[in-house]
Amino acid sequence: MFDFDKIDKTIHEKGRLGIMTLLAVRTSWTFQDLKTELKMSDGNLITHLRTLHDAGMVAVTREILDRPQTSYSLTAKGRAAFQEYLVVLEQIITAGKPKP
Amino acid sequence: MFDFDKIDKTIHEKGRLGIMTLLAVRTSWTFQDLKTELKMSDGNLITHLRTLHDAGMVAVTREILDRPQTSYSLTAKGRAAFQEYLVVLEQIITAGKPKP
DNA sequence: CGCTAAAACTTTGCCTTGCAAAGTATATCT
DNA sequence: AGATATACTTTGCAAGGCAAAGTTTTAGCG
Repeated sequence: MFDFDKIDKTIHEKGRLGIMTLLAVRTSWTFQDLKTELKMSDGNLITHLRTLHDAGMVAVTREILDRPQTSYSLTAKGRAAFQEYLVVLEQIITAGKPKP
Repeated sequence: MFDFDKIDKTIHEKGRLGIMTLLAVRTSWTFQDLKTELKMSDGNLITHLRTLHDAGMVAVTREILDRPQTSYSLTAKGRAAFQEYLVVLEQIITAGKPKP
């Protein structure tokens, strides 16, 4: 009936879901902006980012401007995986909404 | 920008999300049906059900028919919590969908 | 050059959680 | 009584999240 198996655990975890959603909205985010938006500790955020990076979903861009500054964005794979994930969410919403 | 804090951890976990979704679709499910549908082990399923029950989201009905048979359904609180959860999912979908 | 400060990590350690496998209890049918 | 199915409980392990503190890298300033 539902493809719960399709739910990617890498994406589904609360913290990383936040990251993925933000990266889907805006193509590039700095570490600082993500941190502010998601209210995560440095260690927590970087760990999630690395998990996503290791999974091939997030690209890292190291730049040195005013200050050292690292940016993060979705890879093609990451974007595709997220879209897949959204499909399941849509199934859930369709199922969960009260019917008339 | 997003209410990620609103994501109820009790519901968000993969296994329990499955249970909640099924209970939202059909008002009552037996242990066996849930087990079959979600392909979970007894121990795993019962633990999640108890977690949801302890959180006041799921009601348990013990009946003895042909065989002993326990059924599960959403409480009002559970239904409300699930609807709240769906709100966040909708935000995520709206955000995540590719724009034209 | 040397100090300070900020960014971006890494490391540590704790604690929760999920999960499967095996065992127990209750009830039915023969 | 014995077999079988349901509905649990217990055990034990392994993975993962998280914060706090420490480390490295880079820039700005005197």
